[in-house]
Amino acid sequence: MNRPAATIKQIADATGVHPSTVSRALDPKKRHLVADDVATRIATQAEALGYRPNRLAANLRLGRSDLIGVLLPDIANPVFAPILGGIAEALSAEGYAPIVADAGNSSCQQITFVETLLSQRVDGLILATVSQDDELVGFCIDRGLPVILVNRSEARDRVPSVVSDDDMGMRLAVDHLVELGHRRIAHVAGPLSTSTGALRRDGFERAMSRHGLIGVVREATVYTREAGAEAAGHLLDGADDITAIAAANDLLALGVLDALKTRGLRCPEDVSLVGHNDMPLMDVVSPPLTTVRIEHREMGRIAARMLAERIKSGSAEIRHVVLRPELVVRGSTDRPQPRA
Amino acid sequence: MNRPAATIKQIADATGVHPSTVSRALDPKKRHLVADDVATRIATQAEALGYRPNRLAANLRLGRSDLIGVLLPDIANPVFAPILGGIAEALSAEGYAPIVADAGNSSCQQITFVETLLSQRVDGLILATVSQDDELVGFCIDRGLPVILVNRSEARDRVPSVVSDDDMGMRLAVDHLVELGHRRIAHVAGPLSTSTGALRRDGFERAMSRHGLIGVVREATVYTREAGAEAAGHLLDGADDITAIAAANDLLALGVLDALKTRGLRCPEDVSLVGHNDMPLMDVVSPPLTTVRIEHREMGRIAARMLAERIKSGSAEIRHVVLRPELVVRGSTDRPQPRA
DNA sequence: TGACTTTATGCAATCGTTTGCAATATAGAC
DNA sequence: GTCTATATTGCAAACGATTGCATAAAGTCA
Repeated sequence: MNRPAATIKQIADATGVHPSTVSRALDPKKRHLVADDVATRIATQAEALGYRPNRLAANLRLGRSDLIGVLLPDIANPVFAPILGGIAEALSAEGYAPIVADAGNSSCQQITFVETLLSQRVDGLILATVSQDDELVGFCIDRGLPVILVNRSEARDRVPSVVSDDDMGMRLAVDHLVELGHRRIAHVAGPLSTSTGALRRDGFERAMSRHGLIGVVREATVYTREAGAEAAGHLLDGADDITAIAAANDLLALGVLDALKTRGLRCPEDVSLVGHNDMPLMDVVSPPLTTVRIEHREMGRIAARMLAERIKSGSAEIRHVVLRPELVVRGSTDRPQPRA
Repeated sequence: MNRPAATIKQIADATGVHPSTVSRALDPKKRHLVADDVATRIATQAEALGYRPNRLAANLRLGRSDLIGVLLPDIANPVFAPILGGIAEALSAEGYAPIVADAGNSSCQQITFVETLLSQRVDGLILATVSQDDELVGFCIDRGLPVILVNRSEARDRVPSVVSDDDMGMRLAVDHLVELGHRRIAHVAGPLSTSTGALRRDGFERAMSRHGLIGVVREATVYTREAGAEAAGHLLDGADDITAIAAANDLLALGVLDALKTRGLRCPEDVSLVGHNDMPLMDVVSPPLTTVRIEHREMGRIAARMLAERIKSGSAEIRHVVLRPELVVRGSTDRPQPRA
């Protein structure tokens, strides 16, 4: 087949009317401007020719693209899959399509990606990449590009965001451990340059002090298993009376598990462990991970809808949506056992 | 700031030349057509105005979009994250941007998505969704849209594809089990409407008969843990002398694990288990899963590059790339133990 | 100096839609 | 039968870039 894609002009010629009439007849909102019989003739002709409007052309005229850029720091990190899923779902419902970019963590590389997206004339941007004080955000604001942050927020209040309540998440984790009887609790923090790293650390300390406890904290410089193992190693080697660890993230928690294993420590018998995110498959690891569940898919959906709304209304209101996390108790936490 | 995006015309006015000269000066390939001093004046002016070419406009003229549609059956399935990562990486290197659509498994819903992509005028399509005989493929061919299949292929030879060698994968799995001493081996097949389901089943049977063995096969109707558990349940309840199971996919294998657990059977002591894909985190489940590793990221990269090549050259050659899988032996397989 | 090539630039059409304005026709009012 | 309101439609200019063709200026050579 491979017909060369029908245009409005061809329909116009075939029906003997002017292109502008065709355009109006095919636009539901302008449909009433053209006579009924003409409109139906146009409609059937369009159908016959297999007409698909060329949005490139329309959008050039209208100054839009119906495209939204989605910047992820690391597509391979399992938490981003559900976020992206939610974004894709909600965007397509709003008539937008997501362009995804796996932009890494470096600000400069991210800006390169955004420049490409800018030349594609994306209508807006969803950032899952930001650090606490991110160059990229300013870059987008300068260019008047509607932006929304998802999963991570920034310290300054410049753009809307959809995140989880990190403080509450850590409180759930700590309260659970304390309730089980733990007192010597450590925290493997995420990179403190990210909001999740910093806010969860703060949340940990706040929750601990609420119980009159002081916890040890060790920062992992990236959200990876290896970094988690290394941080946990320092923690365990530095103080051997730690009975529980709360990690800032499941990937870090898996690293903690590795560190425990190499030291011959059992989880939860010797050390209890709580993760954060409840990313896919956390129920099948050994032991099944107790963790703080975040509705990532919903997070993506909300962010996409807010951005679409923002673009359509042109509003500049800076709204922050904070989702309530939930503790999921599985096998990696137990009461502290007297050591042999 | 929010300057309203500089255009070629503004640069032309500012430098006192014609827009066409600006266009030429800014295009590396046409750069030699304009005098050096003029070109540098234009370049600095463009820089000063923060000019970003409007690809919408250029592409309208050029009849392209630099956009590639990527259709996934299920973004939440962890195998697709690395594939998508590879695609995104390679596409951006080729100057394309991926539009991802989480299109589900229904052919009709997928076609709806493709129609949207078509109206965005995507230059090509990467399909990770196809079934053995897929309507969608014909649909795209009819419209002359360059297409490439990734991960799953179709029975007919209509379009290029990048897949893993499913036959070899199953041979690796079966040979490993036989070598350990297993004789009563069963297979939990994936949906036979997908190439991976059908070819891996065939591969299983071929590998078994090569050893003079006949295996039991049970099909799971979808690639999910639940379906895997159900299929394994039938297998285990039907014949209690099975000592090993090869699953068509890791998700199914996890389901098998569930089924074993509910029946009080241990893995690998009572039943050995081999998965397929080596998706993320398969080394931390309990027991760590022996599985057939597929380089998904590389698969995505190759597919993206092939599609880009195909679009640029306009060639219609139908090439099939088959990647060699690799067996990863972990803790879920062992020699068969005499049952108590 | 005249004929001829080379180099640098401008002109204008084009890609496919959308939309303000103008033009025509038809109906309704008196 | 004239006049105004209303309903349809056409016209043409956008949107921002690209490019074949024409043109003008400069350089080459005898």
